[in-house]
Amino acid sequence: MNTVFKALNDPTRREILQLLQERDMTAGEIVEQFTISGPSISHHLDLLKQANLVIAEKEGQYVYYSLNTTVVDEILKWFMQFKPKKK
Amino acid sequence: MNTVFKALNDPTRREILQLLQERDMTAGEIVEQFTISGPSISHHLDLLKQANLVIAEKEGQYVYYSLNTTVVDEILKWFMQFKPKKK
DNA sequence: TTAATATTTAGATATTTGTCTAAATATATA
DNA sequence: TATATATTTAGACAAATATCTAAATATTAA
Repeated sequence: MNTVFKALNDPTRREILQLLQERDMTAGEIVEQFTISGPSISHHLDLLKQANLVIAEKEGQYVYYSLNTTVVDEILKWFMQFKPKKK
Repeated sequence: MNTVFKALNDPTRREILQLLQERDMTAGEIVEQFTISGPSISHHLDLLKQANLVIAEKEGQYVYYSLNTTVVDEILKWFMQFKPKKK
């Protein structure tokens, strides 16, 4: 959970997740969506990868990033503990 | 969402939320559950308050903290956007 | 093989964050 | 009123973080 919350605690990284929710993208395509440098985005992608929120797959000289939706369920489960008990 | 994720990005603060899920507690009672100093806990409580995750109510010389569960729904909704679309 | 393109790694730097102690504030009690 | 208790505020400091530029690595194309 620690790496997940760390990864989510940045607006750029949350935007990246939202982009990938639409479609898979290469690192370069993601960089184009922002004004910050390539290396910075690369670092953000690394943190998202560490948190298992995204998956990276190399295809030739490109690296395709996609959302790893299975982790979302874990997060949802974590938050459900705070939903007030029924009745 | 920014303040929420900031607040959640710390193990102590997440533990505080879990404690408050059990029952409301005074600042002092919360401090007792940890080895870190009172002022540090007070700071954590402030961040949780800023994120609307907890509510503080003064009663005499004590301050009672309780979970604000309404925000949980907002967070859950935010995460639902990443659930893969049906079909 | 050489040059171009895509991406990551390394290292530097300014900002943010978590923690502490000391002091301030507020309330209750003797 | 003076003292004790509960909590927060202020200020300092070390560690973590987001960003940058320059360099390294990998792949494709000429």
